[in-house]
Amino acid sequence: MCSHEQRPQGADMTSGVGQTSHRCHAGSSALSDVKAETRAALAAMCRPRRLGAGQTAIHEGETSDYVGCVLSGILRLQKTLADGRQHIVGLLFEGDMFGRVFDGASDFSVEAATDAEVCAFPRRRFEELLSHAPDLDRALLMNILTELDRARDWMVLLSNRKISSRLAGFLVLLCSRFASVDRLVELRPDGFEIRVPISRTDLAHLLGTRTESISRAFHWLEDEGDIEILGPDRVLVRDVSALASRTGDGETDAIASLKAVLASRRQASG
Amino acid sequence: MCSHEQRPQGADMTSGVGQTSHRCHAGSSALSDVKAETRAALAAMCRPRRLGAGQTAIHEGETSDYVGCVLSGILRLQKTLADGRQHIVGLLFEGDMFGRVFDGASDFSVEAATDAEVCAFPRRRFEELLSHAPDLDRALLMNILTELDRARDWMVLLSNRKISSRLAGFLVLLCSRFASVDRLVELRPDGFEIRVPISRTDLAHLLGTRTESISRAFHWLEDEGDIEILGPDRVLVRDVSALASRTGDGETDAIASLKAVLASRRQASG
DNA sequence: CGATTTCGTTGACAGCTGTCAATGATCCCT
DNA sequence: AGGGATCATTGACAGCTGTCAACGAAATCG
Repeated sequence: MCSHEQRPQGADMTSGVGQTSHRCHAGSSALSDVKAETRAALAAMCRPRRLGAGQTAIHEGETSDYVGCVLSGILRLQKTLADGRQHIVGLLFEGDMFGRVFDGASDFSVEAATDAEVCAFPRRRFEELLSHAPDLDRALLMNILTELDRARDWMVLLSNRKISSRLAGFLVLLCSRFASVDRLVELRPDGFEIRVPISRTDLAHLLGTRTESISRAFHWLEDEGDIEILGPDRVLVRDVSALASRTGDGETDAIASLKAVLASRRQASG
Repeated sequence: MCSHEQRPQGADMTSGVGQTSHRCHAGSSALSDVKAETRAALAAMCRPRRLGAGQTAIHEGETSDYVGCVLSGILRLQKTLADGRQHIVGLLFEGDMFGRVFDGASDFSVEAATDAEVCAFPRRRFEELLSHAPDLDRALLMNILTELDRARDWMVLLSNRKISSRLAGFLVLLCSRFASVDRLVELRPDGFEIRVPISRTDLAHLLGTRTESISRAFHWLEDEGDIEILGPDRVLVRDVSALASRTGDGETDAIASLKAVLASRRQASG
């Protein structure tokens, strides 16, 4: 029920709900820690929705009637300034939640950066469930704390003046998020290949610059030997450590664990 | 108990706790909505602490043993990069909370930007109380949501390339936070005076630049007629709207309500 | 009161980015 | 396959900031 995708004919509601529950909490979802009972309640109130690239899920300044969870694709959290400039303050990947509970309108709009599927929970019913399910309440709190940390890490990244440093940081972040999912990172003898899932324009709005500078930063990193540009959305990462060092934050624990994950995957695949 | 300040002789524990409770929730505190009963429990576990300017409350990467609430002064939330650069991701004012509940270490350190007093709640006992006091849990959730919004608004502010635009945004933000507190904003015939509560160095780290650029930005805004520099930490704001328009976000609701507050205060004082 | 240190300010110059303009590449639709 | 639209890239130039250096002001300490 949580997805508009075709299901085998004859699937009854129960199996439908089970599938929803599974999909809503796949991977590193914010809701993966809640009890089965709570998950069932969530699945029951879940309204599936498919968004085309560019479509708006929540309008800026509007009080949304639902809370959402990303099933597939990428959403962007953004603000349009009075002078027409746009700025993206965050990306939402599979398993991320969005929308606000209890209080009013969000100052940011949520739009699909790619074709996407989301799971929509009616806000009132979600809040009702929150009051009776401490595990969900706890999970939501942890989720928001994580978001807050990510936002602050992102600020530090944006404090880099050179655009190539910001781009390097973004690529490292992409690697960290994608490393554990097979289909998103392809190992190669001379590094590993990732997909840059958003357009140059979105990348520019995300990194606080323009597409021209994004282009220059990509090719500068290629000249330095850190990456190789395989296509507009395909990048071969040759040296993660080098990329990380360009952000000024050097070899962190996150980088170390990323390299460990990739090494173990490389070993597993021969 | 929550403050080291002198109390009238003979005050017993009860009045002490009452005072603590009062001080911890003064102004627009994050905890102002919790029940009296919960407030009493908080007051009972409160450990007062006084911090000198520059002193560290929570070290980067360290799991803190307590959750804190600012009583007076200003704390900065910051990160030191491997290359030595420092970046401030947020300021904590009176009534703001800091420290993490439930999960591990914070990647940011919390330091006193000015002399400050904080209220420290032992983390375990605070978490225990959270589980039994839904009102506190709710208040904390709302508080963190507010912090998340502030962080994202701050990101938008930092997307301004001109330092003078960022500084203008910061001054407007200061006005918004201080407007309702008499001692922090002094009305004058040609505008209103505010105190810039942190040094040029901190301002530079906060706005992602250097002290020289901060200085230039201040004097540029003065040349434009938006402000007048009365002293290193005293600024006369002549035209809030002009300042706001320089951030690219124009005349928002926040600006309108700020002007309304100042107008009513001006009327009240004659 | 004077010396020292810290802080804020100002100037000169190099480096990077924003802007404008033009070109090349790719995708989509017919 | 052709044509149009969108996207990515590259070049030239101006503007702003970072850096280095020097100066002035204010606070601190003896």
